[in-house]
Amino acid sequence: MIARTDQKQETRRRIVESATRAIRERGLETPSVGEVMSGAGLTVGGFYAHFENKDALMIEALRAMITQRLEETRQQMAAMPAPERRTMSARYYLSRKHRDGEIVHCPLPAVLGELGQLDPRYRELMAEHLQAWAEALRDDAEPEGRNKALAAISTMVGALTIARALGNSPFSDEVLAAAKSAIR
Amino acid sequence: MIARTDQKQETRRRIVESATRAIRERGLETPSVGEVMSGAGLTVGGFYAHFENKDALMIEALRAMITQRLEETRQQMAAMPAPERRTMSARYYLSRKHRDGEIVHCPLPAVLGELGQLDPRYRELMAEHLQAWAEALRDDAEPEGRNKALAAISTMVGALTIARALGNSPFSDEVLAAAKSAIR
DNA sequence: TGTACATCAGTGAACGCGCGTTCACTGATGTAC
DNA sequence: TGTACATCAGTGAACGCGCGTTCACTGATGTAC
Repeated sequence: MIARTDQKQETRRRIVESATRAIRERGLETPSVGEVMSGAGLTVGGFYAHFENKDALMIEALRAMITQRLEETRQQMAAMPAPERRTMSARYYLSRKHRDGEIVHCPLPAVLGELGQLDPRYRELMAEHLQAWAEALRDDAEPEGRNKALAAISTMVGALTIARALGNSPFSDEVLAAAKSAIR
Repeated sequence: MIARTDQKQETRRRIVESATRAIRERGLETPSVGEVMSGAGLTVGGFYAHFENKDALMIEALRAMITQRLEETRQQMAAMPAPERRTMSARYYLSRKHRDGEIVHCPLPAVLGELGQLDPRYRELMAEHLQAWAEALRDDAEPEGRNKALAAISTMVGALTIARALGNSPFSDEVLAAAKSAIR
């Protein structure tokens, strides 16, 4: 009798996972409920047995991505000397693989531009995430450590957003490289 | 007999202007044709006497914004010592007024995230624009001048995108200030 | 153990709505004589 | 100069379509006796 509930939760998990994939590539608004359900191997009608509405799914999926990403970042940061945090993060974040989605990539470039017009809950979630990210990146021993972390995040997000918009091209590579060398 | 043509061109100009306002706030996809026409004081039906379709308007409007912005930037850059170009640009670009749209603001934060899924012409236009912007910002005398210009653009665009997503708040102000102090 | 019934995750058709686009029409302006 | 006609910028209703959401139904699984 637990089996049926387990099955349902596993299905729900697959829907969220499908949503995260869609969000990374196409943002929060563009992916349709039907598209996300297809991506989980289901039909659209069953969606409302799992979520109240589209926003509820998208917020949960965005939160899940952000939480996981932060967890990974924290582990990486803990395993490295504080002064190297920003440069090592940039090497990963501004790689061509990250731009091209060959490794699981950050949803911020696809999502940030839409946030102004959406439910305020997205905005609050994003504020929390950015605060936590800055704290993870920060070198406590360094004066201006927090400001340098926030600036590095701005540069990384800006360069990746531009590079993804330009697609895989020499100029796009150049932007990534220029931003990488500016983060110290 | 020129009068009628003049009138029509003036109307067309108003449609493009309405589109630029919509694009800055809401990107390329979200604003509807009807919304843009309303913004120009017209009804939706007349649209297709001026443009082949929505994409044609949006590309023209984006190109117009970009061209004008570049013209202004070039004039400002010409009137200032080359080594100060990046810092002076950042002071303007990362101001709270620019974030809040109290002065005509850059469309890139609203637009970049969508570009990957749209007509390749948008992408080409954006590549041209970023190249030209980098050249305008560049200090030719400085080694790595182009790389520094591209990095400054990445930081400015990233910080403004984040700050606009966060809305008018202390944390948003902090991101702008941190990015500003990182551009040298 | 076997059978009749209850549950419920997921299906698929339908809904109302807003979109981009089309088109027959209007009415103000310009032209011909 | 005045009148009849032509032009054409803009209107508003209609279209087909995809969207988010609803809901009656199905059929596999679990329970009762």
